[in-house]
Amino acid sequence: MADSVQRKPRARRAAEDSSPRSGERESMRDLVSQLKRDRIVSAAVDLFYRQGYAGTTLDEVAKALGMTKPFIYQYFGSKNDLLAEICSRAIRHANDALNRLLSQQGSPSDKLSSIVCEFILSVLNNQANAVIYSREETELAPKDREMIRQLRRDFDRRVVALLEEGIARGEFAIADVRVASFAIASMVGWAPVWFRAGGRLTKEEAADRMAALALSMVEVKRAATEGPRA
Amino acid sequence: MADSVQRKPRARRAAEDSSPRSGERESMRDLVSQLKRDRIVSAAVDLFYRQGYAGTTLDEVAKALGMTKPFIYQYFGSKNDLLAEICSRAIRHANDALNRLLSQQGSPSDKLSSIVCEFILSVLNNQANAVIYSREETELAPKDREMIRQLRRDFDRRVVALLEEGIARGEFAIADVRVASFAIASMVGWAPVWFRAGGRLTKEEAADRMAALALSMVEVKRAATEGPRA
DNA sequence: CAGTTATTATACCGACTAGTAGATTTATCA
DNA sequence: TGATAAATCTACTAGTCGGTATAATAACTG
Repeated sequence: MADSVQRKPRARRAAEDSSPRSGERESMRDLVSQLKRDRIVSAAVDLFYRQGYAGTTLDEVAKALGMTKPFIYQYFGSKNDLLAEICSRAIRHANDALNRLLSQQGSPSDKLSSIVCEFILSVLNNQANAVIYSREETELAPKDREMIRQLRRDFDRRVVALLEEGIARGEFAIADVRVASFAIASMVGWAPVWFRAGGRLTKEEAADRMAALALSMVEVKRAATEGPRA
Repeated sequence: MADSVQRKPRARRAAEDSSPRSGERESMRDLVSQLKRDRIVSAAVDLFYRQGYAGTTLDEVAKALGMTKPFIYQYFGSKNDLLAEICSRAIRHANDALNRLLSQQGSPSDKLSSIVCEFILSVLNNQANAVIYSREETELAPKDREMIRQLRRDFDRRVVALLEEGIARGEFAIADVRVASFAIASMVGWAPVWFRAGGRLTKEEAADRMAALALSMVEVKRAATEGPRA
């Protein structure tokens, strides 16, 4: 139950330093620190993904790096801090994707398509992070847990708004908008369960096809002599 | 690492006993044993669901029952046995649902609709079991893990077969059948994530609407002046 | 009630692991 | 090179938890 004192290397405030050479040194040190943090996180992601958070000891993480446990404690205050860092990276990835596609223009159909596509890609590109996040939610501090809920609500709200816009414009026909948004979220969230790298489809192909399916679920039905062919 | 000796109460083979009264006793004892096993499982499901498998101690499970740890060991050989029992119940539930709907007749559309509906209901009715299963997969013995994979493959194969039949009959129009089957599996598997008991929808309503969405995703598009209204 | 058996509790063991203190090595720089 | 500071390791502690040996108690039988 030790206080979770953030235990980063002393190096801070590189810019404030008077000597230019010393400034370079400081920033170099920061870079090295960051690199080491990244390597620790990356090893932890790999192991947590395969063995679960509780099922992985910090000694294992250290061993995977060819280091020992105190090395990790130099950069993270506790095992839980490490998990929080992993999860917050997962959030950051999702947020990046969201922001990228927010700046897009186009019809509701186009937008929905790219939302689904981008999010599936983001989830697949960070599969381990995403899986760890959802699996280890109970291990997280309440504060961190609230963050992910917020993100999910955000996603749902945006999708709902988009669907309603599509209905207003006559592009979509949906009986229950909220359920439809959950269906779409399902396709995104479940992707890591079935997608296998090196399989029949690339991530991009998988994301595209899923997006097309999402679209066909909500689009107004039009007369068609033949079904769509990808 | 003790051998996982199955440690059930001695009571066995009630039917073979010569005395009728004694036979009743034996069966009564079996019933009591079963009841206690059920209560242990139920308490464990509740705690594993909320705190995770590794995050829950057997002392907590026992306490929730107003009992002590050796009580649990009377009925289960190890903590892992208890988890395996929970997971195999989840499988059994899903299998029941699958069998029930296998005996149904009707068009591919009807069948798909009831498959999705039944499975979502099954998953929602055993939410905790289902969530524990998917979350704690890594904790399971390889044998048990293989079982769930098999079940998922079964589900996918059946859905694929059904979709292909629907295409052959001209009811469905699908660009990529396997991706469509994954999309449908997503809707089933993700349901516990968003569904809240006591919310706007009952389980049955939620399942119905999701099934309708699944259908509209794969059905041949027909001319329509107005979108569907539930 | 006495004897027997099933059931549950007390109290412990051994293994494991998060986290730490202090020794030791490695890098920095006058 | 020698002094100093940073980074890393060795070796440990304290606490937790799965699992068990054994004692106590309740239930049943005659």
